[in-house]
Amino acid sequence: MSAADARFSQRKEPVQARSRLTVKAIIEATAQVLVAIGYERATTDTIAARAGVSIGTLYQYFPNKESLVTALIKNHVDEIMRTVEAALTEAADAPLESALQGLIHAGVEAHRADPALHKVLFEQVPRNKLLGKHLDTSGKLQAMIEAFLCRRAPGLPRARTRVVALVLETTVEALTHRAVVDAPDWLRSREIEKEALMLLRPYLLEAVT
Amino acid sequence: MSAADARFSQRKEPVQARSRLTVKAIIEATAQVLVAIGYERATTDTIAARAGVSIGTLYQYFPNKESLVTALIKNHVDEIMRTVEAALTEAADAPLESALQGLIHAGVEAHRADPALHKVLFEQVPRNKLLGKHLDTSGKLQAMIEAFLCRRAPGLPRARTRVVALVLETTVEALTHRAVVDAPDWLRSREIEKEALMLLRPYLLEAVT
Amino acid sequence: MSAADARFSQRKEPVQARSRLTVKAIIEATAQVLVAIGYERATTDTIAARAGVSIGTLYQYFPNKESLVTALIKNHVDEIMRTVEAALTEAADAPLESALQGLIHAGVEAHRADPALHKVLFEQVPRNKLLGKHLDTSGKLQAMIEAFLCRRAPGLPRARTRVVALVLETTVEALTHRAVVDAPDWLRSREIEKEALMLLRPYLLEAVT
Amino acid sequence: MSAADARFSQRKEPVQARSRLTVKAIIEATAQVLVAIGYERATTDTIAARAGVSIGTLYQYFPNKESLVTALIKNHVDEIMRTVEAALTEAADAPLESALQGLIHAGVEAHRADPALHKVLFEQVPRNKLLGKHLDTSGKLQAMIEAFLCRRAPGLPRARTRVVALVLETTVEALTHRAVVDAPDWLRSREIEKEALMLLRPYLLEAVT
DNA sequence: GATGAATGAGTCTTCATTCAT
DNA sequence: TATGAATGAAGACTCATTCAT
Repeated sequence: MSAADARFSQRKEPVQARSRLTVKAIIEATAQVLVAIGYERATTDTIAARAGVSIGTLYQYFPNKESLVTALIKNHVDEIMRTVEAALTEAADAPLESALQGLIHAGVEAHRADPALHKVLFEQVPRNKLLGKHLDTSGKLQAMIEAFLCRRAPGLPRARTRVVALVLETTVEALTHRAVVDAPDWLRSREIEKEALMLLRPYLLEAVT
Repeated sequence: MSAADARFSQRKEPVQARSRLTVKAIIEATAQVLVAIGYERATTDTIAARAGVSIGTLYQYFPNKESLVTALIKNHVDEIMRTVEAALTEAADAPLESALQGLIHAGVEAHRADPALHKVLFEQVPRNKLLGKHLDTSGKLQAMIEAFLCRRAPGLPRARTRVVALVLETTVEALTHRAVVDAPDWLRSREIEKEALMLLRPYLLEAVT
Repeated sequence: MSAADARFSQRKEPVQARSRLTVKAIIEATAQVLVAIGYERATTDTIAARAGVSIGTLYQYFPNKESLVTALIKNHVDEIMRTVEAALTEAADAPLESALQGLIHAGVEAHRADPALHKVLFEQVPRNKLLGKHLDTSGKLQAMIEAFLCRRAPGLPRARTRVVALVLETTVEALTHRAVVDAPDWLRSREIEKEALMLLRPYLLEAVT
Repeated sequence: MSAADARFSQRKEPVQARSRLTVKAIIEATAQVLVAIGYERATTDTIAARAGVSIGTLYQYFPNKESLVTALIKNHVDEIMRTVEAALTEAADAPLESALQGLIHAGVEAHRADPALHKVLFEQVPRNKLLGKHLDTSGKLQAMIEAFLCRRAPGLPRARTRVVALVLETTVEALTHRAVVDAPDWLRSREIEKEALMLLRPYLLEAVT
């Protein structure tokens, strides 16, 4: 871990069980406070209080406010990644169409976990500095999809593959995000998956031809 | 304008030519400062200094920091609206396919105006309170597209029309936005328009059948 | 007029009729604004607006905010003085008891003119600096009463005279002021005058014996 | 304590001994600064500096400037109340005349404690909003005297009792206050008590008959 | 390790006053 | 003279962070 990164990661690795619980409580409290009152109004004091620890204890494990959010984002993003990765792995040898279906399903699932947190994280956390970097699911997801396509459509020029991956990732993410924010019912009912498939299947099939 | 709204609009209508210039300079400075150092680090002092006026002058026309950003957003959003609206009007009687082409083109054009500002506005301005409302281009654009589809595909059930409009709006916006942020060249070259058409044409044609 | 005093008096004597009207309007507006929103929240802008003149014009006649209040106080205090003085003059040769009655009546009358203004002037205007001096009705009234007593009870030692004058002035002022603030009905009905007479007559008669 | 009142009371109960000292120091500093430079010119920065703490510490215990003065006033008013209450309790069964003497003495004593603070508190603190309410000794004292009279002169109609109590309270308060401001020697020598008795004894005796 | 008291740089905002037109 | 745009010193208050106990 580089010195620069140290500013945004945890201050010390908690080795004892109690410490690990404390850290977990603080991250959980961060999530709750963010969801409850938004990023701007969230203060380290509020978070410490919510976690049931003193402000001093909070700073024993996290060097600054940003690191709290970073940790939260990491958890959230990692989970999304795992979900999508699992879907792509499973679809490794399936027909392209059902692979797409799996990808869409994974995207939707990823958002159904904690929509409120997702919303606040992606809408209110400022994308400057490192926070933005950590939030960049898109880039990583795109890369995963690109790799998948490389294997499944080896004939496609690399530049095309990249564009198709970008389109897939962007579209799935946008539709699910929009559903989270503006049409939660649509998300819950999974109608959204049908619609996304209707949109992306023809595109994908034509693209890989 | 209601009393509540007064908190977010201008404080005093500039009547003399001099003051109208001042207001313009302040809004312009707000844009520059936001782009240069981001929403969070932008202070009213910085903005005033950048505009070449005293802090007192700034507050003579804008009741608080938020109102500055609101004014900026209004300008930006209005321009996007005008662009899209013009495209839809022009395509009123054109074949559906070229209407779609027009819509995509308008969406791309809207983002080409001031990509840096667009980025900071949509990524860093917190979506809580009124600021979010003003930023809500999506809702308005979706409504415009929905109205257009109603006329062009009267047979479609209303619920379907709404969904299709949502998908069109979300997709065009997402692709362009993504291009602004991650692939400016793609945006400049207009390759993006071809790709979007490739994605949306089959979907739209099937949907309206 | 000394240089120091110049800071708190009017900037220039208005010689033309129009100017005199303007000055009057400004003082009147000061009174209205003070009564309406209190001393602390009253701003020179508000006062100018209320007077229907620009802030620049206001400063053409009054060098600063304090001078506005000073002028207002002067008017108010002068009127009180005139009222009391008239009462004492009229009672110059009357029996002591009816002189007291006249004094009390004058005191009450003085407060009945504009109770709201009186209240705000005496409760909210800070008594530091010169403003306090101008508000000092007590001292002047006490002196007037003392002079009156000197003539009517020449045998009384001067020190006693002074104390009696102080008690008279203080008591009448306090009762009327209290009535203005806490018991306006009592003031309007003039019951207060009877009560004050009941309190002060025995005292005065015994004192001058 | 209601949420609304929270704005004017302390923010956080000091639990450690250290912080209790801090709070005391801040209140004491408030008194000193008010006496030294007056209410209007007193700033929270000045007060914090005077107390030897940082501005942040001040705001940890007091939510705003007003609450500082409120705390001060509460202390001061409570002490006055206690003094007068003790006097009335002690005089519960004494002859009316010595009860009056006790009341006057208590009134004078109450002002001898910290005349300078009393002066600034009652002359410079604006009587609007809650500050006024807290300053309202008169109402409470009047009620105490009224209750006392009810017991000692049960035959008196209630309306008369109220008026007599008002007159007693107003007069004692006015004379002592006047002494504090304009004639400190008179206050110190206690001559004032004799004079007040001379004024109020005949009135009280006649009133309760 | 935990606590919470203390810190103070940094922001927003007001308003009396000046000055160009 | 009148106007109102412009000024900027000053003040209230916040909150991330440190440190003594």
